Amino acid sequence: MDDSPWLDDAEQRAWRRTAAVMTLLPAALDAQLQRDAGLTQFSYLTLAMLSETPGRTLPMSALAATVNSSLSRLSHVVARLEQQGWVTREPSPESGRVTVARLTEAGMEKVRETAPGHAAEVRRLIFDALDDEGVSSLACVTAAILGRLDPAGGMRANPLSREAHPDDDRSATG
Amino acid sequence: MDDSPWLDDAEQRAWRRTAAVMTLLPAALDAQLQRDAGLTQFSYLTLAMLSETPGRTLPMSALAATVNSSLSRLSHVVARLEQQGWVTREPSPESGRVTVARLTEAGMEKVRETAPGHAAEVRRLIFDALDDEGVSSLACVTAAILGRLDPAGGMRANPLSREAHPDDDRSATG
DNA sequence: TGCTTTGGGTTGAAGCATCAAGTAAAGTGG
DNA sequence: CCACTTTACTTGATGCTTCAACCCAAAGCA
Repeated sequence: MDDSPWLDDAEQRAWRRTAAVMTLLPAALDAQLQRDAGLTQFSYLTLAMLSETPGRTLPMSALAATVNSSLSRLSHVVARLEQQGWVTREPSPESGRVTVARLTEAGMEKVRETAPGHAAEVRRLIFDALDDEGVSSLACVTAAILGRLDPAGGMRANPLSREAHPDDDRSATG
Repeated sequence: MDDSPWLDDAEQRAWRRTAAVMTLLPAALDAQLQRDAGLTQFSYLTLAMLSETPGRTLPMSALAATVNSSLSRLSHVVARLEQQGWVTREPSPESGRVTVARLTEAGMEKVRETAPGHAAEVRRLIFDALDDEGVSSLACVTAAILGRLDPAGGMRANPLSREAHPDDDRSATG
């Protein structure tokens, strides 16, 4: 734990930049979504993940896992989304203790109209700044870091292996 | 703006991972600081930046710039830090409308005792996952992205060029 | 000198996240 | 089949962040 606590110069440089990006990038993306759609990045992601799921339906805990949040956070957010009429909650017929969240048609429409602008902003802020090599560096580095975060999550078919399922519907992700 | 809104597969993969890291990494770092020091990442950063400044003193707006925050946010946070006795605020002698924040001795002590654990966590979550090439990729990619965020901030001697000033005191950064 | 504008900073209310506690259904051991 | 635990989820309080409004000092300028 304190075997080698300090960072060398290269690491320090990398860390400071990373910290700055972690502050500014989410703020910028949130600002765009707030301005254009009145949504948080998190609530948008929640809608988007539902929109990509066959049946547009997921149990709360599955949804929580795909958006990397606690159940508590998700519960609060879905309550708000439900009030807006974008999501409904119903007890699962299969098990008395699971609640499934379902994206309504209005919610789907919201995603459809929000996605292009958000995708454009992601492109503008990230990918316009990177060449192909940059993109693959980013993928590598983030994969490596993800491996150390939430190692449990890393185990259960890491949250990214959605690449593996038929995911051609680009309507939502960005 | 909607010239090429969609992301291709490689970009999408990179983006999903980046989004996951942006969610999980700050949460993990906050958790460590909260547990071990009762601090937010942001309040720690505020203290740390003051601790690295000669005189341990900065005008509020300068401090806001170095920690990438709004003045409002900083004001609230410094109010809390002041209540804890780690910072004081005083009107600047030089200009009637400037307030300078000063790190107290107790605040300095807090930074000293908090820094090693935080640095270790940063190392564990990020740098232990990367080889030298990974570290330099990370530095490149984040620099490129930073260039597109807050371009104004990028102009005014980008927030990272602290490398340029005598910054050998590793006590605070992590 | 008086009037407006800009810059630096604070404040209060409202929204969102987090944490601790709670409910209720489904297993599990005796 | 009855207590105990675990799983799935909700709720309420608390705290942090944001946003808009505000105050005061310093320039501009007429």
